[in-house]
Amino acid sequence: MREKENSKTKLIKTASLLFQQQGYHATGLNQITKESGAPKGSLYYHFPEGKEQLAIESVQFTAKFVSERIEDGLKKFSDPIKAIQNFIVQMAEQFCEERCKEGVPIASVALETALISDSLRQACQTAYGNFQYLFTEKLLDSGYEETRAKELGVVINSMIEGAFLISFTLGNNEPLLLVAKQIPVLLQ
Amino acid sequence: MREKENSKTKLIKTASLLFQQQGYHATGLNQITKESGAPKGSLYYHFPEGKEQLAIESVQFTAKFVSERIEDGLKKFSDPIKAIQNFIVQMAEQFCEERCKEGVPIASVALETALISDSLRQACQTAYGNFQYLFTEKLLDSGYEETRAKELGVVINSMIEGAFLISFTLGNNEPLLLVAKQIPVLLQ
DNA sequence: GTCTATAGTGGGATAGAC
DNA sequence: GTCTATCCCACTATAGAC
Repeated sequence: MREKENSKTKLIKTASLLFQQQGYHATGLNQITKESGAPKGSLYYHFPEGKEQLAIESVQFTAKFVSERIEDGLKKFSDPIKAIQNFIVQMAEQFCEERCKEGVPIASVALETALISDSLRQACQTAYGNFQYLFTEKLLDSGYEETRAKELGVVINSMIEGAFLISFTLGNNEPLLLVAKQIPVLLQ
Repeated sequence: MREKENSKTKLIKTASLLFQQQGYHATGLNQITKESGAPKGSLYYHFPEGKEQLAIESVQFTAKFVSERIEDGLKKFSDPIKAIQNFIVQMAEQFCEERCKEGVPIASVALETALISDSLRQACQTAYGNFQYLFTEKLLDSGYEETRAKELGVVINSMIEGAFLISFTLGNNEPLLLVAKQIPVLLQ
């Protein structure tokens, strides 16, 4: 049943990648329809509100994809320190292979649109909220006190996002690896 | 002598703010000349290579401004934990007043242009390098071992950038404050 | 559901007068 | 150093046929 991938899905997948690589304003609807292989005429049928709506659904798609990666990564070790550390190292390794040409999930869209589209800003806010919630849950399950688990969820998410931004700018995964290295200090 | 602010300086200052608020691609040269008050005809005289050159010099201007803030902030306490913590809290407080409408320094330009302009990417790389160098220097002066000081400089810079990004998206300085709160744990 | 054509706007950049 | 006019291009969005 995965065989039949409809135009809407193709548009969202392609847009997600292009928004990540190039940002929101640099990515045109022409490029999205062309690279997706979806029929040119179908965009405004599936997304009657145009580019903004497509971007919102793309952010949600990316957020779901990233959330699943976080969830799977954190399952690999019961110890939260090992689990989170391993997850970040895994991200860093993928970064060298693919991600350094794929940009940073959501970040560019968030920065470009936070002041001009509140609905798009909220989509990004929800995405970040989900990410930190997953880290917080892992810490709660491991017996961390609730307030501390919530605070650390925010901080871990911030560290990873920042390290992604710097790594992408440098074209080099060192910041991600160094953040991973400090996780035991932070979580002790 | 500060009285006579020439057109070039006005263009760079205005461009720096607009690139921060709106990003690189959303900011037009018309808007920059108009809001700067500089003569419309002067842009390509001062920046013969066009928008890219203006952006590079704007990134350098912003980087210098931010570096001075970091330097001044870190001087206020000899204890590096107090100094860095106080600096981040100060950033967080300014964020509520002004910065939440000013965007995140450099970040949007870095994300939007890293893959399409290597010279602009390098300007952002240099800026981030300067920031982390200032944190590393503070730690070295306080007796931290060299390797650890360098690693922590990268990590502190990443944390702050990430917290800025999330704070900006949320319209709320909580992530910055929580990062500040964890500094003693990280630096102990 | 899809397609084509096009309206309408704004972008970056250049030429040449002053 | 500055100004104006202009070129060409890309964009978003809409209308209307199929």
